[in-house]
Amino acid sequence: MSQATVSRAFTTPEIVAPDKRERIFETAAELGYVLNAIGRSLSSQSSRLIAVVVPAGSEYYQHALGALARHVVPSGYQLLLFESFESADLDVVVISIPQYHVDGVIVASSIVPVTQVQPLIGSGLPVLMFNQHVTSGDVASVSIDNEAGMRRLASLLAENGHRSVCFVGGIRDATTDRARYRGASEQLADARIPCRYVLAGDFTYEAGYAAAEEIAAFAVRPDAAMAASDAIAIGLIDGLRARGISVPGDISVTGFDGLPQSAWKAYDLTTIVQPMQELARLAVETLVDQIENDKPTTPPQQLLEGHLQIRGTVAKRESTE
Amino acid sequence: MSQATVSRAFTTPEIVAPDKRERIFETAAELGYVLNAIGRSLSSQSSRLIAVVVPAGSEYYQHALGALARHVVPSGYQLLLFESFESADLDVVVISIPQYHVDGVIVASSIVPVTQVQPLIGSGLPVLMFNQHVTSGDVASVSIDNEAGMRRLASLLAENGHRSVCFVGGIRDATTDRARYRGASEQLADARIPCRYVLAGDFTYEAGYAAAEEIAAFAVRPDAAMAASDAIAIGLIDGLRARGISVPGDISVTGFDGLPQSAWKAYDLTTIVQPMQELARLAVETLVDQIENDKPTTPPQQLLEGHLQIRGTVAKRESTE
DNA sequence: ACAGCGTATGAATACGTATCCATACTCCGG
DNA sequence: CCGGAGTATGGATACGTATTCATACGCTGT
Repeated sequence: MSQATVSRAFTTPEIVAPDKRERIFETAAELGYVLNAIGRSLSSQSSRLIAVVVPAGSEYYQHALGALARHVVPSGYQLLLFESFESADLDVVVISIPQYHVDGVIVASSIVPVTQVQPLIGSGLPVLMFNQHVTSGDVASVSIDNEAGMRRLASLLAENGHRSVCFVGGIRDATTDRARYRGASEQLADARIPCRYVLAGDFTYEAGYAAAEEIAAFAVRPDAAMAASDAIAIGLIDGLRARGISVPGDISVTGFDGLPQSAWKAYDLTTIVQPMQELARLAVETLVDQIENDKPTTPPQQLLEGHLQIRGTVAKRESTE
Repeated sequence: MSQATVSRAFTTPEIVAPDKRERIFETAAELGYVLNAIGRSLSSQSSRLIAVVVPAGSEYYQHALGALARHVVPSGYQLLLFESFESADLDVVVISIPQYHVDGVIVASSIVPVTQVQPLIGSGLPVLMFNQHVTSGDVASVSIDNEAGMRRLASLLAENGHRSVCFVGGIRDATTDRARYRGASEQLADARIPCRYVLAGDFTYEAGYAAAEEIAAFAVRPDAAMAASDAIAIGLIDGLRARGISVPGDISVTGFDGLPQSAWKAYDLTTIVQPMQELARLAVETLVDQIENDKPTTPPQQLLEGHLQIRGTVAKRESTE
């Protein structure tokens, strides 16, 4: 029984004689033999590994990671995890990825500029940006339609008689922040509602909580705040309430992302829910297509619609005219 | 310049002549050459990969994963991610791990019985259970001292004049559930306070929310509820409040884990905070010791103390005697 | 019965690195 | 000036699998 036959028995069982195949499987079971993925990788020049880069400590990206892990396995891949805490160690990650000869990379972040992962793309490695829509040709991306989602939330506010809105951004340079602000401000402008930008400083509860102070101090208090993310929105709600400002009584609040926490009764946040399973499925499908096919058929850059989840943080304002 | 010298230049630079070493690095930089981890693994019989198995969708374990990722890198390892959604695919995971020839495995779960990962342990692979204390000799474990933590919470309730407590468990068979209930019930028994076990059915917000209904229906309402986890506690609080029961006015609530959400102002949960960074550091240290040393010096099974975080969900009850 | 074809199998090689072993070289003391 | 000790380097091999190439075998049709 040659090594070649054993290899064939495991990878392409149909081309080896049934009786021999059976014997191989039996013997393997007895000896506890399994194909060595490292040997396979070296020989086949393909590791069937996908590197996934996620920022540490973010609620949203942890969920995304879970969804990606779920969808990557049926395609026969495994995730090699790289967490980046700040921009500096993202550089380290970018340097260390090539040595693993992964088949593809998923960068989950809206803060990382594409230029920072350019070394990977330049080396011909398939790279997919998750939650960041890119328009340049050589990198794939899967993201929710931030602008459209925000327009729907803005419309909802307009329909409910709001007259003055502020947008609470996370990080000015983040592509999601830009797109969401654009959606909000443009839609509100159409309805002749002013929209002031307030910077929280991060996409976190704490940042949102702190931003409440700034808003509370406004000379003219807005009657709605559109947060750039659910985490900010939740912090904002707590911060406003801590200052005796009622949500949604005094100020309506909207979020974005559809975190599980947005459904918690204490907040009951009106938001846009990202179809996470769909996004992950699409991301994996797109990347795998790029990996396995010379002429990929999946459109490399995709935008999915979110779901407007109306809950209890948007009040109906009486027209005061 | 031989391949052997290049190999040495990267792995043990000190044994190659400085001038030659420089030339190698320069040339490598020009060509974009990096050591191939797959070739290294095959040759050295060590992949410098650690498999980490985490249940999908759990807040707590996502945090643990982040902390583990952070601590594994300085030791020169990388995480290969395996998410398990239910018990069945944990079996699949256990089967697929050996083929990657990882150097060690971290199983993060309090539900997975050690017997289910026995095949891995039996093959001589170092395995560490995270968040599950085991006492049998051949498996390492790092966990918080659930029993001690729960005793401190129970003492706090006793000191504040509570007379009747119920414990809201997640999953009966989970080792954390058992240990936490044991700590609570024993400490309360010492203070002659009855403690009734209520099963939520899972360590989730939804399960906690549902459990509130059961508690609300009690003939004699307890004046405190000790949840088996923060997620349950938060759901419980929302569930109780939704039924017009004040927390902590009518019922005090305690949690366990110290999730970021426990600090959110809407809940302000009194809980035991797990020292996650410490736990992760210790877990990695212990496992790496097992991997690299024939006679490991790190005690294989370790228990860390949690931090009692007193916040606003435990009221002071007047003595009604 | 034999040419010809298709199929199952084995031998050999390549993948990229670590490491053993042998060798050439340097430097020191006598 | 030479022997010996120590060091830097190169050659060769092993790790485990995929795959190419060659071969042997069985079968069909004439």
